[in-house]
Amino acid sequence: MAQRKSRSDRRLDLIEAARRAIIRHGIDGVQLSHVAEEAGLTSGAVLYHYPDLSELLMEAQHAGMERFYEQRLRQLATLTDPVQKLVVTIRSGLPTGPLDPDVRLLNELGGAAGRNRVYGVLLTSLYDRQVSMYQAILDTGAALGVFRLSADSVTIARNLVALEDAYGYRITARHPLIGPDEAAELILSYARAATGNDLLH
Amino acid sequence: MAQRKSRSDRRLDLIEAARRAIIRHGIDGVQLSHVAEEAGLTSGAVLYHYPDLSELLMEAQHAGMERFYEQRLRQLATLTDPVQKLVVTIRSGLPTGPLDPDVRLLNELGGAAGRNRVYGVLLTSLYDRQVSMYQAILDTGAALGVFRLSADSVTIARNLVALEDAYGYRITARHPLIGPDEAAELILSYARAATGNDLLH
DNA sequence: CGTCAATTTGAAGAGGAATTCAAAACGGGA
DNA sequence: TCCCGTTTTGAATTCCTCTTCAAATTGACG
Repeated sequence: MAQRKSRSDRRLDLIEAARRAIIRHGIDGVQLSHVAEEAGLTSGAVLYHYPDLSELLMEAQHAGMERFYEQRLRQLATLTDPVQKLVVTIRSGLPTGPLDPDVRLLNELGGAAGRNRVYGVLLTSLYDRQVSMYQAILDTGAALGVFRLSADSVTIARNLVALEDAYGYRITARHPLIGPDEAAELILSYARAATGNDLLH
Repeated sequence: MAQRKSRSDRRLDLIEAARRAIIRHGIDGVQLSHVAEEAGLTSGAVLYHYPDLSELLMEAQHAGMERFYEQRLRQLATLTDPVQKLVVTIRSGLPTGPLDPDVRLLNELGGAAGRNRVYGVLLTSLYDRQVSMYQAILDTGAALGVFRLSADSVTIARNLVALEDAYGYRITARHPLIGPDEAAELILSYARAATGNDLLH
């Protein structure tokens, strides 16, 4: 029998297992047995903790999003120079490669968000928070005279997040010419034009 | 009994039915009965024409992509002024609203492209063709002296398509502040900076 | 060490979806 | 009009997943 665990520990395990299962089978393709297998349990045990699979999937998506966002914030917190902040943040929004689990998970939401209101709200809130994050960087950079913004900071921030999102999709789809480095360079090209800063790093 | 049709007619019907079913249930959630219902047939009839559902789904995705792309090219062909071309093309890459079926269908591929090589290739090829389309507009505009490009035309073109893609997701996810008009304006903001042209329309 | 509640298993059964196929329905062409 | 090959149906079967639940296992705690 699988190792026995406390309620809360097991729930965390299951959320992780669900994340992996979603990545493997798609948000609409996951089934109970997939999650159970990833967790090393039987379907019955999964059901014991989450009588409703869709609820577990939501929690998994939610947890994945939060983790992704908080990781970005954490990296940001280590820096003070707006130029460095901008460059590092652009990087941290891109997958490390086609298999990057965090981005793969988020990408699963794209289609579902059009069908499922809850997923739509989740994804929208992540987008908005990322926009705010960039906006803060841009505004402080402008205040310090390092950036000379070519438009509203909201506009630029929205576009930066949009570019990250889109290149995340391209990279996970294995575009033969666009990997993490190339995507970063493409986004930086925009960031340079938008901030009037060379963004040397 | 449902109206009898020739092999090729029925196959076209089924491709349309599959498109609708995918939009409704997700690429990993569609089942035979959904397609049959959309087509007004029984599951057996669907199976008679497509013994393998996944093949039908592929054809449906492929057809949807081609239709989307050709529609854009057709709109482009009616224009000569690079400025107009650019503005109209940006518009034609965005959904008309959260329910736009063409974009909804494409969005379904985002997640699946990470798991399924065929879908990855399909999506990548669409992206590349759209990039070429923009590149042609940018290059002719530059040759005519209308545009003063701030970077490689490839770079700008890639970013423009990326922005379209991303805002397509935002709109279908029902972002409360970003609809077709706002998205167009955001992309235009970049396009203006990248072309040095006001792009008045 | 023994008890007890919580956790996990595994088997049984209920529900659905895919698949198969014989029979029916249809329409184009003779 | 009738025939014949094609298309469609619908029922039977198989396969698979979810759900339920009694029994087994476990670890915490006295």
